[in-house]
Amino acid sequence: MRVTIKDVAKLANVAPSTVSRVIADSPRISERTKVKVREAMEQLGYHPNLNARSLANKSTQALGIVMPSATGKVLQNPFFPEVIRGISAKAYEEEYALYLTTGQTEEEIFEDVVKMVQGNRVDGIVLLYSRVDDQIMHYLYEKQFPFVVIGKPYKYTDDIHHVDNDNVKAALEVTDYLISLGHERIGFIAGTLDLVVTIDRLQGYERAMRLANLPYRNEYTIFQEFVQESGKNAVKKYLSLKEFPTALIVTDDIMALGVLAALHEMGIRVPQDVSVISFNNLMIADYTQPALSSVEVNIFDLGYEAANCLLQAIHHPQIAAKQITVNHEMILRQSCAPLQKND
Amino acid sequence: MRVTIKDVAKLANVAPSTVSRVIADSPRISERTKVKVREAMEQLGYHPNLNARSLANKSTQALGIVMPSATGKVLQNPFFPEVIRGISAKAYEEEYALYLTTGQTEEEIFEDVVKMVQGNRVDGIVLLYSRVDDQIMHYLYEKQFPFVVIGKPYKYTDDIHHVDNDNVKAALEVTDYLISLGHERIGFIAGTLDLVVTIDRLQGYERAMRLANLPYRNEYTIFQEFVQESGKNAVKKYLSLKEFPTALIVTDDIMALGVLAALHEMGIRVPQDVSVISFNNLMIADYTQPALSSVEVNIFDLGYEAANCLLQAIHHPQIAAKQITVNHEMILRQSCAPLQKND
DNA sequence: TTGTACGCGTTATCAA
DNA sequence: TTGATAACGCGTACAA
Repeated sequence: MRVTIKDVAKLANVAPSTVSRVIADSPRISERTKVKVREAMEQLGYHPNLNARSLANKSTQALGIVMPSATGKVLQNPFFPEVIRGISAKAYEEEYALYLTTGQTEEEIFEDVVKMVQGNRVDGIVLLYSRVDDQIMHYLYEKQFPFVVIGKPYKYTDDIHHVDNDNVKAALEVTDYLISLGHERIGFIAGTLDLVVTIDRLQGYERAMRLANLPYRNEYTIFQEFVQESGKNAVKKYLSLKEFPTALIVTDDIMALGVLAALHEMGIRVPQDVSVISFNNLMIADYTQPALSSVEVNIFDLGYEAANCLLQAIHHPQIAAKQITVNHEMILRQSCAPLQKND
Repeated sequence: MRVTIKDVAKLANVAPSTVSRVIADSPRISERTKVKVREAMEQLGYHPNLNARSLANKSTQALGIVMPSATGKVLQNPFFPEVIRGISAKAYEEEYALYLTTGQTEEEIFEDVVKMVQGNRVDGIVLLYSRVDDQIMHYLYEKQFPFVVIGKPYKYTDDIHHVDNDNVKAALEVTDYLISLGHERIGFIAGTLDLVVTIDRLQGYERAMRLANLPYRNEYTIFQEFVQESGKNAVKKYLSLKEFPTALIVTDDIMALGVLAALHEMGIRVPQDVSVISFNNLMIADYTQPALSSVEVNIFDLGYEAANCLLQAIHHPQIAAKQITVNHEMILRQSCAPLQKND
């Protein structure tokens, strides 16, 4: 049988409630009994039953993590382990555990979340993505359950805790940078349009083009999933156009990897023939050939800040929704070059 | 206030215990009351409190996942999300949730595990690595707590559930393959020596060399962490030798990425000057230049089988320790070539 | 400063 | 087939 608070109480010659107070380090217990009780705990190898505690407490000391529904290999993107590492770091500081959903489809994940929430498994939830009209976000919002979004909520933006980069600005800067190198035919390879991050970055790109009085061409914007194949596909589409872009903005390093591979295959040189710049600055960016210029978005910090924000929301339920912006920074490597005028 | 089993009972005009039986779909409850109770549950939006259930049940319907202590960027290796996806898939089938440790150092993680176990948070644990003399494994073993190791336990191998590839054989095959291409100076870039997987693969390599009557050179084996920098370092070390190897076996794709980058930088061509083959067949293997030959180890299956094994161990505590071997397969791409005799 | 008694929301045992 | 009632292990008023 497992050792309970009662066993400790018996051994220490005190009441169970006293033991409970010692665990909570209540100030109204004498040092002497504290020592006595702690010795008994030590001796018996006592550990509190967290379920019993949760039940009495109505608090679980656990956070739920919701990943996007994983169609295919999206989750192999190192983005996710890295955010989770950030969340983990903060959670550890405050002695919170982490809970993962196991569903694959959107519907399954939704059920997982409901179970987590209504089943009292977690005190709060981190959403690792922000999609347009997301059922799960909507549910949490309606339920007024503590949660934080990594990314920017599409609706009720000001009423929902969220942590994000300034993606509009980041995309604008990236585009400006390419323009400053002399590029005018700039392609934009984005994620799927249901993700808010896609919408934001696209907006930054468009704005920069407009400000520079460059034409916005519909056929230069391509929406794809965050996997390598997407990069390949995008390159193929560009090849079918009359004019291939001279520079490409890719919204994820993993996709960019596919782009580089496809270009290499076609004998299109980077950066001589086409410049490429992407987002996230994953570790691989340093190891592609040529090394990939990429926007550092501080993934770890996104996770850390999200957890931080969520914990505050849990401790102070009435707090106003926070919007935290994590810094970004262009990391320039070898994949971009001034436009070569060779006509 | 949350809606409990009592509220449902009241609305349905039955006793709480009856509601409980309906939830468990007990066969000794009339269809009529079942329907009645279910309607009440529906109407009130009832969801069971999982903590209360766990308390009464002594079962949590949750599995714990223990990752290796993350010094630096090791966890950015897509290996981890992929195993977890496998575990997730099986866990979902049996309606188990997943718990993550949040500690960073080995000591912290150990505490996490103790808390998980003694705190009754999980019914079993998956260890995502196998290290020599691992404190956590030792603890679980002593405690007789249900757990499964992904990898091969160093001690008590036959007494511990584990899921692994046949790494000795895999490394032997890889080495044989290179030998068959005419290579004799074959370098081996391994993980750290405290990991059992390193020991096994090294053994396969050595055996193949011996069987082929090729000399085993100490300076050709390099131990490193599973990150890209390691690949770079390894190449540097080889360069300091009198004879650079003509082929390299790398025990992880991420390290191989670093190797390829370093070789490229040095102007050493792959596969003309040196052949490279590695392990894990991550998605990136397809997108390096040249595309990387790699051993598919079926990471997803490792996770899936581990969860499967663990769940059986949980349901049948007295079952004998299982050892499951997951298939591997060499995937040949462009990074290996016959030895060029150019002297 | 400490002990008593009850509640947290379930499941399980024993009657009916 | 169903209903009381007692656990499960802990926290916390309230009392002492």
